[in-house]
Amino acid sequence: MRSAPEPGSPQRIVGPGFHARVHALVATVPPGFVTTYGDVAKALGSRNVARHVGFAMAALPPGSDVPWWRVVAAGGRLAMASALVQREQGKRLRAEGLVVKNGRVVGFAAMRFLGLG
DNA sequence: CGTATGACTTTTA
DNA sequence: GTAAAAGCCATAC
Repeated sequence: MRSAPEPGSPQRIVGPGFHARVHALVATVPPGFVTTYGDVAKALGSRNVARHVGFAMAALPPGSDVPWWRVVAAGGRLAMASALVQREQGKRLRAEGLVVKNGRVVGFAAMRFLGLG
């Protein structure tokens, strides 16, 4: 549990940084579900910050509690990360019961996590 | 404080 | 179906 934010805060900001909010939102994605950078960015206020969502993911340390693999690009496609990361992500997604084919999540729309906004 | 960068999205051709 | 360009904004140096 995070400390209760002040009622005057516009949103539940867990940290002073932008990354903290991204990590918090990604951490709210339940297993078996995925979300997109744009959705997270939109939930943060603007869709244009989608790049920063990925930036925040890249800044995630190994062993982080943030399920970065549940975050995919628009259309359920894997992000432009290193091919190694893409493969790792697809592997992890499959472990969650999802189906990744040709760098895309099959039935992505049906398992896309709604609740960020 | 200014410059450079980047795991994106969307539109247009 | 693919290709290219513009938009946008936080973090790092």
